[in-house]
Amino acid sequence: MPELPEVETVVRALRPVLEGRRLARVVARRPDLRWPLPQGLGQRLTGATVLGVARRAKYGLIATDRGETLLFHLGMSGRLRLDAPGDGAHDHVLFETGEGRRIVFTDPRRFGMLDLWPSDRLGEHRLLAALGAEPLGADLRPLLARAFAGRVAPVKALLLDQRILAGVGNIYACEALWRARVRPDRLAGALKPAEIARLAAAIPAVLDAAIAAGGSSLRDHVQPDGTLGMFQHSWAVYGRQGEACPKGHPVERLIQSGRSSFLCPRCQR
DNA sequence: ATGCACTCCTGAACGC
DNA sequence: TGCGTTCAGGAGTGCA
Repeated sequence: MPELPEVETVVRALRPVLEGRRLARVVARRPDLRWPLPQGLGQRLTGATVLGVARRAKYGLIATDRGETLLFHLGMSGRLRLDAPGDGAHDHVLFETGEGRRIVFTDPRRFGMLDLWPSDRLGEHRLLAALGAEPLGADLRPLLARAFAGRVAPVKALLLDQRILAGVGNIYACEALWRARVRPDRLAGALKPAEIARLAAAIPAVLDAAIAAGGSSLRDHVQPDGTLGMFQHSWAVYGRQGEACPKGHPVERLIQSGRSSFLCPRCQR
C-alpha cells in the first residue's frame, strides 16, 4: 500500500494519540516481520514516553525519552489501526498508551519492518542512510536534473529509486508522469529541461493532493481511525487501463522491469 | 557504477 | 462451488 502520502496520513493520525504519552504496554506477537523484530522490543518500549512522531520517506519514526526511536515501514500490506482488538492472525505488534488507546500493527504479507535505533544516530541506520531527498518542501528541479543527467534508465525507474527521491512509489510515479506529460519509458537522460521542470512540479503536487485526500485506499490502506483514503478516486491513470484519462483518451498499461506502468500515450510523450 | 530479475508472504480477483 | 493462475502499493540482494 503505502507510499509517502499514506505514511504521512498514518503519522498525522498517530501524533495526537502518542505524543507526550507513555507506552503502558508493547507486545510483539511474533518474532519477525520482514526481518527479526528488535531484541526486547516490549521491554525497551514499555514505560517510555513518546517525544514525537515523524516521517522520513516511507518510514514512520517514533522518538522516545529513552534515546531510542522506533522506525516502522508498512511494506506492501502493513496497516496501523487505532483501538482495534489486535487478536487477528496478522496483528503482529500492539502498543497501548497510558490512556488506554491501542495501536495495532497489522501486516498480512509481512513485508513491513520495525526497528529501534539510537535517536541521535538515526541517520546512520542502514535503511535510512542512503535515502535521497524528501519530495516535499524543496525545489526538485535541480535535483532531478542532476540525477537524470547521463542516465540510460527509464525515468520511472529513477523516480522509484529511493536513493534519488525518497517516498515516491508506483502509484504516484505514474500519476506524476501523467501530470508532467512524460511517458514512463522515456530515458531519463534524454528529458528536456522543460520536461524535468514539469516533473519537478508534478511530484509534490500529486503527493500534496493525495495527503489532503487521506491517501489512496487500494486493498490495504486505511487511516488509523478506519476511515478510507479517497485519493484513488482521483487517479488519472493508475489502475485505469482501458478507461479514459482526464483528457478523454484511453489509458494503457505497460510492464517495466516487471511492474505495471499506466500511461496515456496521447497526453504523454 | 548501472540496470534488472528475483525474492520474501498472503489474499483478492479472475478464468475455467 | 471449487480449483488453479495471476497480480499487488516495497525494496534488499545478487547477478550480468
